[in-house]
Amino acid sequence: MSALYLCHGKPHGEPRPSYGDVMTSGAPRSARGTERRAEILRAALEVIAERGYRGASLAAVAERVALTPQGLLHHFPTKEALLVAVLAERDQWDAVPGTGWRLELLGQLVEYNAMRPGIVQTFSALLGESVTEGHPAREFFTQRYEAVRANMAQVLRTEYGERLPSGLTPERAAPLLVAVMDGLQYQWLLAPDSVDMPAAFRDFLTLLGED
Amino acid sequence: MSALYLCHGKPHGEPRPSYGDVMTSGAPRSARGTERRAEILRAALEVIAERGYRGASLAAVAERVALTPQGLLHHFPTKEALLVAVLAERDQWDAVPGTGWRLELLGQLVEYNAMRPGIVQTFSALLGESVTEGHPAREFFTQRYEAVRANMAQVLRTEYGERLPSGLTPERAAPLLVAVMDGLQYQWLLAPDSVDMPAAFRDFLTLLGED
DNA sequence: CGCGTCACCTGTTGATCGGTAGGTTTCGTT
DNA sequence: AACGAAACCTACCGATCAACAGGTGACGCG
Repeated sequence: MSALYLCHGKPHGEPRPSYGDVMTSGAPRSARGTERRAEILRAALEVIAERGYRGASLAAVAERVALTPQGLLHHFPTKEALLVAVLAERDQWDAVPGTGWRLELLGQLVEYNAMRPGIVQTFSALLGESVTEGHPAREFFTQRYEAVRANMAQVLRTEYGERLPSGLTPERAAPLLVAVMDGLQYQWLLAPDSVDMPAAFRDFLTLLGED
Repeated sequence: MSALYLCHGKPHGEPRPSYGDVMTSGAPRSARGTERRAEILRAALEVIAERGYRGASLAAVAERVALTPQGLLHHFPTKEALLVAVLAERDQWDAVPGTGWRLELLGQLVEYNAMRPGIVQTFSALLGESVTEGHPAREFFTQRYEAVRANMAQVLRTEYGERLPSGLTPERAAPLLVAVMDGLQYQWLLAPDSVDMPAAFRDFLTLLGED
């Protein structure tokens, strides 16, 4: 999924079988190593936002943490492993809005995202790339969207019950909800001054709220 | 804009000041040359769909039309010129649904797109890339979205008049309409069997039609 | 028939890519 | 103090990248 579903570092309920289970390296890390790893991941997030995954070179990421590309490869054996680690980290942070979520929180989430263009840009760029052949993030996004749609349907159900405007079921409205969040991001990233992303999203929510 | 707004070769009303005005080359083309150019553009479209713009090498495009990379550069002086030409070609085809459009046509357009995953994938991949720094397609998409939002607002106005559900104005609903089209494309590309793009889009239209 | 232009080639260049091999330094532990 | 592992380096590799230079053959047009 895109940055939208990334939450404010909110703890997630239960341990999930996640993309992060693919360990990046057998190398045990210690003390400062773990710290360095985190720095690298943050740098990678930035570079991917600026150039995409394919356009992000190991050298560019390494430079940002004052390392040689080879020093970087000590922490992450391959470029793909680095991407996987970036995705896995977010996998822990976010919550793929769980069963307990309410729509109001989604609105706040969009507002939060509007203050963090970097993260939004990273995941929007990755989402776009992921539809190409053999992209390492494709499986990640596919699985994630499946989960997000299901959870969104659940959120809609607990919020509005079984019946929505136009006789829509929560399951049929969920893809629309997700699509609006993602689509608005692209418009907002391209023209932040022309598109009020949070306001537009709330417009959509009220549209769903009518009965 | 994304593939959604590409129409069935429908002629557009008036000549527009378009992205295509950036001529790709001063080289005059003749007879077979023009034909070859078209083949190259088609091949480029395919390769971009598969690998994105950054991932698409001149060699890959050239190979698909039985050419050397240098032979390709004879027709398009740089890689960026090739991309511009691809975008410009679509700029002619599509219609950025003009004032005369009706919502019903939009539904058919989505159905049409659902039968052409290649084109949808090309423009979805490009849209994703375009949010990164210095991407050659960024200006194209920015301008296009501005125009599409304006036209969509007009379409909504002629269809539903001034007042939509929840007191939305056409101008406020337009970004949502565009967002739904784009967002649904990504979900559909990632999981064609799980997401019925045309049906979902029609769901959204009926949502707007309620009063 | 001849000449010019277009189409396309070979050859090459310099940059950059991700990644390997193997060494050296730093540091925590005992 | 000694040892081992982790952190990080230099050196290097083959592949691939977009693009330049310069040449050749074919074809259209006068």
